[in-house]
Amino acid sequence: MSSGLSEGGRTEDQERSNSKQDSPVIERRNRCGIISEPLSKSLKKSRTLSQYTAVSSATSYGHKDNSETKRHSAKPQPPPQPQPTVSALMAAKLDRTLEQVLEGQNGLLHFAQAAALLKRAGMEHMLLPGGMGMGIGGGDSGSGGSDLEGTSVTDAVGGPVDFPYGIGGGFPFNPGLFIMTPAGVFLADSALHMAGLAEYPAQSELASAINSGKKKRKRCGMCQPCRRRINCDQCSSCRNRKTGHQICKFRKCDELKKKPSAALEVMLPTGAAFRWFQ
DNA sequence: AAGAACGTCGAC
DNA sequence: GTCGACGTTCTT
Repeated sequence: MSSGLSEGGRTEDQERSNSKQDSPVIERRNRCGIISEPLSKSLKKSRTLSQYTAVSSATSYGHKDNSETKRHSAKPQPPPQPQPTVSALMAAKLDRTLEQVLEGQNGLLHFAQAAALLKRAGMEHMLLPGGMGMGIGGGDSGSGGSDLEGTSVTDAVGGPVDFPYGIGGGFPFNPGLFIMTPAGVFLADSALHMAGLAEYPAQSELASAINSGKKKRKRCGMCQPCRRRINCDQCSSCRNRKTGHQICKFRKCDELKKKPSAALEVMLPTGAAFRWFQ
């Protein structure tokens, strides 16, 4: 829940302020403003990485993970009856609609259609007010804003440059819900879960298309790890930075942790490559 | 399977 | 050219 997130954020903040008080450790920043600082307490006591991401998805996306339910209940709860919620019903409709779309588009979900479908699924929370605003991060900032480490959403996402959707040319959706690949723009599986499309069969077919692109994927910039701006300096990635060439484990993008197969392609109408980060 | 090391790409 | 970071391969 949000309490978990705020707790994590508060712990970090407290940790930082404590460290400033207790020791004259000069905070090290790289040229991107990433702080390389030990997070001893938060690392020892804080959530595990999986917990971290679970809380992240639950709060940032309004999506409640099953694992969280498990954590909260010592006894095995009765199997989670899938409530026929409005969103579930919408997802069912959406599935049919999407199928029709995909049939006509050779398996590729046109971005504009994906946008329309997501809207129709009642997923306004995926929209960013003003086209490119503080939608997700703003709602989050009250409880988990401290985790932002001073990063604004626009900061993380970049400008609404060459994308034709949204007010003022801004991109109206949370960029973290999409994956950019050389093969096109893909709908991240987090978005698919939200839309009830996670098991959509076209994914497997699209996997090859994604994998055919050898270009590096980029961090989504929206997930909790992406928004973190502090290197823990304690994980193996931090310790072995010189040889490992890996980002801090706590800053590793959730989407990049997943295999690049769980996504549904959304082609831009122009066919041009759209980049979140300019 | 997980972690470490290396090669390489991309931004600056 | 340097540095951060992703992808792949190797090691444990």
